[in-house]
Order: sequence, then structure tokens, then C-alpha cells
Amino acid sequence: MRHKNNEKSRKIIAAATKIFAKKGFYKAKISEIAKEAGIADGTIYIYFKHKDDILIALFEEKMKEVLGNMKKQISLESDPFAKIERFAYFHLKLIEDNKDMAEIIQVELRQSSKFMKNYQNKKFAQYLDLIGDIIQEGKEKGLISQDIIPGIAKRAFFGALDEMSRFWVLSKRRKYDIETAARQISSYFINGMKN
Amino acid sequence: MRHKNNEKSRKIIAAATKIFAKKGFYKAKISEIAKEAGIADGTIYIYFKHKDDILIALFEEKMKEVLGNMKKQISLESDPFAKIERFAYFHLKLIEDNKDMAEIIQVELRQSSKFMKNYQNKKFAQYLDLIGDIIQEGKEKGLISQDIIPGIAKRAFFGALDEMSRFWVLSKRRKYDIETAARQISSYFINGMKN
Amino acid sequence: MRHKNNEKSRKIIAAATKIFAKKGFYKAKISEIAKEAGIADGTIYIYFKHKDDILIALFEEKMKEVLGNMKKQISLESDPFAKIERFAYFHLKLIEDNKDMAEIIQVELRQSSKFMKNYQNKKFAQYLDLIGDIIQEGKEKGLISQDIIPGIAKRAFFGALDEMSRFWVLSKRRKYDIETAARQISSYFINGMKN
Amino acid sequence: MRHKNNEKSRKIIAAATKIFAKKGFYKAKISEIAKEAGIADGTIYIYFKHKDDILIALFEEKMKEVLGNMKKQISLESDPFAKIERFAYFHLKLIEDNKDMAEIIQVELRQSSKFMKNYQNKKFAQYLDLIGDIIQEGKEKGLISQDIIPGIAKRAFFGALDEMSRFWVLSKRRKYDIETAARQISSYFINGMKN
DNA sequence: GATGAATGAGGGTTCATTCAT
DNA sequence: GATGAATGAACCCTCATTCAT
Repeated sequence: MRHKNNEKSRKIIAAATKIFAKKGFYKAKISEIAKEAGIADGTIYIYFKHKDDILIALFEEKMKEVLGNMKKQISLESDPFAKIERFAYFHLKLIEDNKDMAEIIQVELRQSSKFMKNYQNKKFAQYLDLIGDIIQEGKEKGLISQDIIPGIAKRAFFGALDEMSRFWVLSKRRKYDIETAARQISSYFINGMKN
Repeated sequence: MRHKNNEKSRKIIAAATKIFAKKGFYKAKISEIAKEAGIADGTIYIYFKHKDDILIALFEEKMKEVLGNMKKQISLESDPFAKIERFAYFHLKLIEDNKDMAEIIQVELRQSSKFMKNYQNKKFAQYLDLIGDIIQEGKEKGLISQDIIPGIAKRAFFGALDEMSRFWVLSKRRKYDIETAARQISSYFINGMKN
Repeated sequence: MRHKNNEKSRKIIAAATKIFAKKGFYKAKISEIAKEAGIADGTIYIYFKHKDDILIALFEEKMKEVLGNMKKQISLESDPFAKIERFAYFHLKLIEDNKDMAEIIQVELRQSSKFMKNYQNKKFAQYLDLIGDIIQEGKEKGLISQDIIPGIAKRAFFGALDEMSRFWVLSKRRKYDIETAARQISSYFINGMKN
Repeated sequence: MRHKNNEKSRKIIAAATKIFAKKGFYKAKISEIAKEAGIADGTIYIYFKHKDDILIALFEEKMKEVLGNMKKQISLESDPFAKIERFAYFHLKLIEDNKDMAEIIQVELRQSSKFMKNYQNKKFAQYLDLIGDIIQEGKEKGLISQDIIPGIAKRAFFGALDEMSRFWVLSKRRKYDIETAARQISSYFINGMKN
């Protein structure tokens, strides 16, 4: 469905990000998104076959960007523990800098399994694997205990950060600063998984 | 709105739990819930003013039960670390035993801020505080480092468990058993927060 | 349908009069009428088969009373012109004293032909005929011109009074007093039909 | 709400006129009106926000037309009494030629104060004032007695004509011809108000 | 007779999607 | 490709009426 004219496609996704974040997927109207994007309702259907597809494309695009950025950040450190701390900080920073996107991922990602039966959220799996790989590396380097199961630990760590950011997204004010929260949360896991 | 006849009220909530879990709130039809409950569509409106109210009541009821159970479980242990491990185990057990409820809380709770503007999820806050109180107790007993911020740690711990159970709820098969996951996750936090 | 227990029947009609006047027939709910009457919803259906029947019974009862009163008033005068003036005065007085009833007759009587296919409004015809008979008497006594067609004049006179009272019923304040309006309107007709 | 496409707007009003007249406002279904207009249900909501709005627009449009026609007719006469007679004739003629519209105004206008709380029926007031102005003119020219109160007389005259036409609209056959009725009714008022 | 919880048909309204221009 | 008026299926909710107690 995606045509060559990526500019308009991106404009639609940008508008949808704003509207989905404000109203939620189900309450967001195509006409609102079109208006926000400065185009006609029908034009959206030239670029996306269904309303669902906008959300999927939105995920893909945002996650691709997020994934790329995080990979770059992690590669700047060589120590697995430093990588974990950096991951925590940039994950929370990302949320801070992209409230709308964050809110959608927080809220609508959960629903994805419902209305997008066949949508395999590969990008999200890859994001989780960034953490899994760090842990694996830590185990291989003897820094992390062999008892640690990366498949559990990566989810636990992501969940910890995610819940923290959910709290921030939904409450309007931020109680703890990003550095503090990142350091706290990464310290639980670093100390908790240490050999 | 709730009448004396709690039996029917509970029957509706039970039906709604099943349908909301299967379809999600927005795709769930009142007529389906009514059919599942074995009553007429209109009967639902004797007990609930709006579709939204069913979800709110559902939250309240489930959370009340969950909260009560968890309080009891925690009180069976005196050591804060044992409490944490027990919390982890029973939280995951709860999810396992109440897949439908879990899925709704996982998925729809996120949306609550969207369609229930004025719904303050007090019960959830209390649930989080169960963890916060254990951590506080641990700090007071000198078992947990003074550096630990309970407001962050309680969310991190809940988030870790929550993401784990989300994984289980959405994927149909369970990769790790409950005991293992509970022990892993609680160990990260126990070791991570230890003095 | 009407049972012996006229007391309850009248209580229902009294309540319906109030509610129909306030909301109109279609927006009035049976449950509201029942509440106003201090009885259960279902009880109404012991006395009336349908919602429509309450309105019909209401008409019948009110019109019977109105008809009786007006007959008595007219009989107090012997001069046709005096009868006309008295009719005008008491018609307007009646409206004044029975705002609710008046509003229903004003508003709902018009709709009667729609939802009460088989309801022949005999009492209203008799009320009109009170005027018609006076005019006929006036013609016979040589007071009223032979050109006057009672079938037209009775409706014109009733309509004149009716429009005046409609104005009063719908606007909350009364601009002209009853005596003035009655004297004005009857004078148009008396002078207008005079031989 | 009203778009540029007045053609469709008028088509909807025409269909609504027919359906409202046949069934009454409350029993008329949007789907029926849409079918009668040869459009989809939803299309109606492009032009009118609510069912009520169709009725309001219908009034406005019809009254505007009626008002314009009557103004023209009256201006053709210079003598106030001739104006009154012409008013009577054309009012009744109008009813005759627009049975559906008449029935709606007769029946539904009465309900207007109920469901259109804030709708001020200005056009109707202007219509009444056409009569009021004639009477005022008659008084100024010394043709009509100074005792006559235009505010009462205009309503009485309109009411007389209105009741007559109501009779015609509701009974299917016409007992008296228009000319006769118009001449009778106007003569009551002309002779009745004469100086 | 009285109750009021339960019923379920019915209808106004929304909005994703289409398609003629 | 872009438009936006038109479509019509879908669904929440109301409320007159019923009937077991």
C-alpha cells in the first residue's frame, strides 16, 4: 500500500501519532487525522488500506528509529553493565522526548494482539533482544551469574523501565529525574545479576 | 446504579471479563456480554449505566480481590525478602489462574486514562504500595540499602513482573515455569537492593 | 381495562397530567408517571393497557369535567350573546386554572389523530357544539344573521380562544388579563355575527 | 451544519415534510426519510446534526416562503379590510395547497416549545404581525375601533383560521369551500372590529 | 391486586471506507 | 494523485410492556 510519496505517508503518521496519543486508537477518527495532516480523508486511503495499518506503520517507523538509536548508544560502551545503564537512561530519555509516541506504544501496543491478529511485532522483539544480548555478553564475560536467564531478565528489565515511563506518561508531572530513575533501575539489575 | 442483586451484577462482570479479554473493550459488544451472561441486553443497563461502567466495576472488583489475597500472602512471611519472593510468585500465579482478568488489566488498564477521565485507579495504587511498604520495611530493618527509592523500586518490580506476565498472556504457551520466573525476578531485586 | 378501583385510576391520570404537560407525551416515561403517582410501573398496566390509553382517558376525564362545567355556566345566561361572552371568559379561566391540562389538550390533542387511529374525540365535538348551539339559538331568535354558518363560526370562535390560551400556556407570563381577552374576543364575534 | 449543497438539503426537507406529516415527528424514522429522499441514512447527518434540526429547518424554510407569499398578497390590497379578507383566503388556500406542511405546522409546531427549548419561532411571530400591522393600520385610518387590542385580535384571527384549517387537515374531506370559509371568518372580524 | 426486575425490539447516530469527479 | 460527499453497516442505549413472586 505504501506508495513512493513517502513525504505524505510520513505526514499522516505524524498526525496519527498526535491524535492516537490524545484520544487512543479507537476514539481517534480518520477525519481528525486527515485534518491534522492537512489532507482529505480519502487521501489517507491512498497510503493506508485500513485504519489499523496506520498504527502498524507507526509502530514500524518509530520502532525502527528507536532501535537504531539504541543500537548506536549501546555500541558506545564496551562494558555490559555500562551498556545496561546507558540503555536505561536512553530508554527513559526517549520517552521523555517522544511523549506521544511513548503513550501510543504504552497503551496501544498492548492492544495490538487484539486487532492485528497477524501482526508480529518483530521490531519490539529486536528491541528486547538488545537487552538479552547484553546480558548474554555479561554471562560470557563472567560478569553476570550463569543462573540468570536472559529471556526472563530482558523482559524484567524492560518491564521495569516501561512501568516507570508509563507512570510518567500518564501522570503529567515527573516526580524523579531521568538520571536518578535510570541509575536506580539499572543498579537493581546490575547488582542483582552480578556474579 | 448497582442494585442489591449482586448476583446478577457479578454474572455480568464475569461475562464481561471473558468477552473483554477475548475481544478487547472496544470490540466487545454489549449484546455479546448479555448473551454470555444469559440475560437480555437491557438488563445490563439496570446494573450499569454505561459500557464503561462495566469495565470500571470489573477493575474494582478484581483489584479488591487481588489486593486482599496478596495482603494475606505477604502477611504469612515476616522477612521482607521472603515477602518480595512471595509477592512475585503469587502475582504470577494470579495471572496464570486468571488469564482473562490479567489480559484485561494488562491491556485495558492502559487505556483507562483515555476513556475514563475521572477514574482514579486507587486500588492499583494500593497494590503498588504493598511493594513499597515491604521495601520501606526492609530499609528500616537495615536489610535494604538506604539508597533505594521505594517509589521507583516498587514500580520497577511491578513492571518486571507485569511484563513477564504480559508475555505469558499474549503468547499462548508458557516458556518458563512460574516458580523459576518468580525466583529469578525477585532475586534481581533482592540482590539488587540488598544492603 | 378500567377497574373498579377508580381512586388509583385517577391518581395515575393526575400524575400523567403533570408529566405529559411537562415533557410531552412522547418524552414522558411510564416510570416517571408511576413515580409521580407513588405506585409501581407495572401497576399502571393493571389500569391501562397502553401508554396511549392514559392519554385518551385523560382527555375523556378532563373533557367530561370541562364540558359539564361549561354547560352549567352557559345555562346561567339566557341571552345568546351573554352566553358567548361567558363561554369566552370561562374557557380562558379554565386554561388559567388548569395549566397542565390545557397544555396537554393544546399540544397532544393535535397529535391524537396520529397515534390514536380509532379515537374519535367525541367530547371535543360536543364542546364545539356548545358554541354551535348558542349560535343556532341566536339565529333562531333573530339576533344573529342568517348568513352565519354555525359549523364555521363555532370553530372560528373556539380557535380564537384556543390560540389566545396557547399563547398564555407557552409564554409563562400573561400579557392581558382574562376579562379583557374574553371581552375582546367575544365582542369580535358578537358584533361580527350580529344581525 | 448546512453545506453549500442546498439541493440535497431541500430534498431531505421535502422528504421529511412528507414523512412527518404522515407519521408525526416522533414516529417518523430517519431511515424512512432517507429512503423517501433517495439517499443513505448517514447522508442526512451531513446536512443536519440531529433529527430535531430537520424539523427546525423545515419550519424555517416553509415559514419563510409562506411569509413572503403572504406579504406579497397583502400588498396587493390597500384597504385594511380587503387585506384581512385576502389574508384569510390565502391562508386557507395555502393550507389546501400544502397539506403536509400544514399538518406539520398544525401538529408539530405545538410541540416545539417542548423539544426545541431554545428555538424561538421568529418567523411565526412575524406572520402574526402581518395581521397585527393590518389592524394597526385600520385603527390609524379610523376604520377599526380604538378599543381593539391588536395583540389579542391578531391571535384571535389567526386562531380562527388555524382551527378551521386544522379541521380540514384532520378530516379528510372538506365540508365548506375555501372562499366561503374565508369570507365568513374575515367578516366576523371585520364587522366585529369595525368602528 | 401490586410489584419492579427483566425483557428485547427498535432507532438515532457514528464513522471507516468508497468512488465519481 | 487528491478530494470530500456519500454510503450503510454497526451498536449503544431506551423504555413500553410483561410476568413471576
